[in-house]
Amino acid sequence: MDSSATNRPAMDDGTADLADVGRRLRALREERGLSLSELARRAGVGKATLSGLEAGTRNPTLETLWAVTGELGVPLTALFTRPPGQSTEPDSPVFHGESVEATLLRVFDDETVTYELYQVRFPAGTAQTSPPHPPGVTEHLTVFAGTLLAGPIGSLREAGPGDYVTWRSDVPHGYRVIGGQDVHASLLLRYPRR
Amino acid sequence: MDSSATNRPAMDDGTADLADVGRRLRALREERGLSLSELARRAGVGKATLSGLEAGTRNPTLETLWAVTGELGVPLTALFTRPPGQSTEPDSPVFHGESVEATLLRVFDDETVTYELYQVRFPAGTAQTSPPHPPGVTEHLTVFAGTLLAGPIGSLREAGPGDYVTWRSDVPHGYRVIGGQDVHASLLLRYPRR
DNA sequence: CCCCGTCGTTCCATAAACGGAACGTTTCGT
DNA sequence: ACGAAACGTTCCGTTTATGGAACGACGGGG
Repeated sequence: MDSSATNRPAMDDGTADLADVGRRLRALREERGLSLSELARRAGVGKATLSGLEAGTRNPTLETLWAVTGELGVPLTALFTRPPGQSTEPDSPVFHGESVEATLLRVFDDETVTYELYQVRFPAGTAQTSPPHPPGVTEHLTVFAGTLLAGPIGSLREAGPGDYVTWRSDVPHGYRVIGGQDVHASLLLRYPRR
Repeated sequence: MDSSATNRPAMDDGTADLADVGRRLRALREERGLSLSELARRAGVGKATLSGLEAGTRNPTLETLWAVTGELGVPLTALFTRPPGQSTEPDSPVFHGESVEATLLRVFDDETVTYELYQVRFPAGTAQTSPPHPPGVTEHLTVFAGTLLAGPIGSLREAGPGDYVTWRSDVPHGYRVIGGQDVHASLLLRYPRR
């Protein structure tokens, strides 16, 4: 499905498959001591729906998810956010250790422009290049910890804690971590609209 | 603006309705310069599906949402974040100054330094001064929308959309909004520790 | 022991979300 | 000016998510 040429940072929103969502939902229900039947009745959904949802054999509708999470009193995000403690699989450190993690903090829509604010983490040793974005897009990186080179390929700039780097991202650009420390940074993407 | 120890991303995922999700999805698509047809093709969903989804006339399936947001490169959460200017979660750390509204997005604790990332909103016409902070504290302001003067009193600098201003805040400093537009910005506070 | 209420799963007809095709419109390049 | 391509919307047959009902399993009380 995603086999196209799109290259994007690995979004750590805990995106999982239907089975994971089902497990999380069941855990949330059982924490509250609710039976499946009772939660289904309160949320106004069928028992079959909830049963299949928790088993991971159904592909729920957004309204169904809203109904259930609303009754559980949790935001929809709770179904996709990993509970603390099992954030990463212990037996697959390679994938987590070598990919950039980006979490979308905010999206700001304006009449003429949109901003996306990410918190990103580059593990030590990371080097990644990104293809050009549409014209006019700019990136604004504020470093919190660690040091890296970032910017357009060929004119990378060094940025350490507290530093701020910006560049037009309609050309190939990338990042390379310097030193043995992970880099934490805030990345602001600016998308002007015609 | 106090530094409470709560490390909690104030991610609005309010209870939006289908029309809101559709609007947000359309905005995310258009800021990338993608046509509806192309996004549908890349994401592997029907054009009718995407059209109805953006119009708010459909009740999408979780797999459909994953396909589309995955292709857009945003977490599912991006569809549920409120547009700026709306109220935030009731228990999120929101601080109201005279007229400034600041929301703590993130706290980063390091061995030697602490960062606090805020999203702030200065209503049009706002002018406010802040007393000095402890020595070594710096402020880093990234403007999202609107224009303002910010920095130490006596050497205010102008900053418009996309601009970045920083200053040492161990002296009296302040902000003054220019023009009739509200200012949205990201404010990073850096607290070095001995 | 038996009854009865509740548990979670499975079966089923209905409603609706889905993808493909056709449509009218707009935007190009020739 | 014309034709071709791409745009977003609408129509339509197929697929599938849904809620109600029926099911067997379990457990407590009379």
